[in-house]
Amino acid sequence: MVRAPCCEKMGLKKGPWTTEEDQILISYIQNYGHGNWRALPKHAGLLRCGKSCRLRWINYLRPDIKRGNFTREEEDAIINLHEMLGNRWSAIAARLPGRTDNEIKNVWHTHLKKRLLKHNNTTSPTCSTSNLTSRYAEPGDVNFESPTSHASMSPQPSSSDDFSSVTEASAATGQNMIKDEKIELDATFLEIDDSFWSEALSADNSGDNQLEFLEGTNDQAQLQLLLPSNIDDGMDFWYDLFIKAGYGDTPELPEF
DNA sequence: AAAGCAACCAACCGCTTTCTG
DNA sequence: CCAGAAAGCGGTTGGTTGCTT
Repeated sequence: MVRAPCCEKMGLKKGPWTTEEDQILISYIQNYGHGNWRALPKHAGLLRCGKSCRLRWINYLRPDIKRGNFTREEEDAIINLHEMLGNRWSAIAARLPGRTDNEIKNVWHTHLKKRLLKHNNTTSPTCSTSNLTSRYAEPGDVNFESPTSHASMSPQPSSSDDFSSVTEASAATGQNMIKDEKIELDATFLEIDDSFWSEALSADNSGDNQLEFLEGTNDQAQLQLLLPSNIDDGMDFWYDLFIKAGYGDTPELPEF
């Protein structure tokens, strides 16, 4: 099958959007929604391809977009989430309300990657990335320490270049790397409410995930996950569950 | 003042995934 | 189940801005 490029049609405009185009797009979507992106520009009277309209809306015009610089907390969350999810920018963005995947990707490439490399240069070669993210995690953060950081499944970098290559490789193969691994979430005791356990039990009954107590009670527990082979959905499930449980609230954090 | 450079970010490209008939 | 269309996604590019020399 040969697919025509989306902007192949002559006469379709490319490049930066004007405020007039923005207004047309905003008012059209406010009135009619965006059920069909490809048809939208034609109906709205825009000389753009649907793809361009969609991108403009998602990355810039949506009313729930949070403009302005990223806070330290948001940057920390990105670092932690990237360690866990790799370059899955949309998955990271889904956990940072008001931020887009494009924005997060840009921040990562322009700021955070350098910050990590710089950090790595100033610490010992055996310093793990989990230690690094622990430093950034603070009470109240939306982030939490990645399960993968406890699993000792990736080689530790010995230089900044090595670190870069390791993180890139982890991003590419991250899901495979943690399949069928037993992971201890041992950073802290979780404070857990009833809804957590009902959802966890529900997942367990389905046979997709397994959760074991290591220590603790029903409302404060140290947990161990036995991750399934088909981990893609499972990780998101557990991730959301742990966020709800406030797993990021680590009262005592290492300093360096 | 101007040239060079780096940083930033909006937008594009092309591949993959999902949806639909 | 299959093919084509549409949407989603991540990588990359190129224009703009601001800083340095």
